[in-house]
Amino acid sequence: MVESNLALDLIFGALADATRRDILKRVSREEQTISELAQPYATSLAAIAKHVSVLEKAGLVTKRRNGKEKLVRVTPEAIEVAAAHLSEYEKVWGDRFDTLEKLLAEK
Amino acid sequence: MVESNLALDLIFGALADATRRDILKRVSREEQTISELAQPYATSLAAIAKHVSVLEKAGLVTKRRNGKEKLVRVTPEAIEVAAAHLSEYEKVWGDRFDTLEKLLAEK
DNA sequence: ATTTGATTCAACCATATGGTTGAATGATAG
DNA sequence: CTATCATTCAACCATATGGTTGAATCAAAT
Repeated sequence: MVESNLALDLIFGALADATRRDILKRVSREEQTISELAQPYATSLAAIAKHVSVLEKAGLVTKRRNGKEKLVRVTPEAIEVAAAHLSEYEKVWGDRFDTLEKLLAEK
Repeated sequence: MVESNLALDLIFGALADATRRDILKRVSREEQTISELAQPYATSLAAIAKHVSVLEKAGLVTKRRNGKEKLVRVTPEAIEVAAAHLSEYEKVWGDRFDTLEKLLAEK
């Protein structure tokens, strides 16, 4: 019996798309409107709004109204849930953080 | 311009399914054959073999032949790539590990 | 060499996903 | 109140995904 854990389905599903990861990276730096977010991409505004909606349903971002626009910002908690989950698949705990540090140092 | 990063598409895409996460958890404990992996689920062997194949293409597991069967095992490196990537979305570094520890303690 | 067991492949089906366009809604500015 | 800007909704299309079954492959055992 597999416990579905819809939350993780949605979180990882949302992260499985490059455009959405890009949006997430951008809103993790600062709040952005939907229109601002849509700017750099060669797709319709509606398509980007859908991507934001997917991120929102996964709990990775939240939206708040500001006048006629809506500001999108990251929700670090949801990302931490995903990060914590990944640790379940790793046998050696010490190694994990070593490698993580190494990978981050490379950037 | 969004750099596609196929590797992450595949990794997060693979993790977006509860059955695959379950398989990954099981092989992270010890190597398992495809048939062993298929046992607990109410689906066909072929369906599970496909899931394993998705995990394999994402680099999350590897297969090695052992006589007439194939043993599946986890590839911690790929999981670390995903974990490292998640950190990019988090502004507050200190918080991250605090919350991670807290979440793990709860299990 | 044949049979048996384990895995893979191929064809197919239903639903999900990511994209489009055009119309509808919300909120501010004239 | 109406025009305008920002976002959302609805209908639609093409392709991807997860599942099925039956045939094909690969490796051991008889």
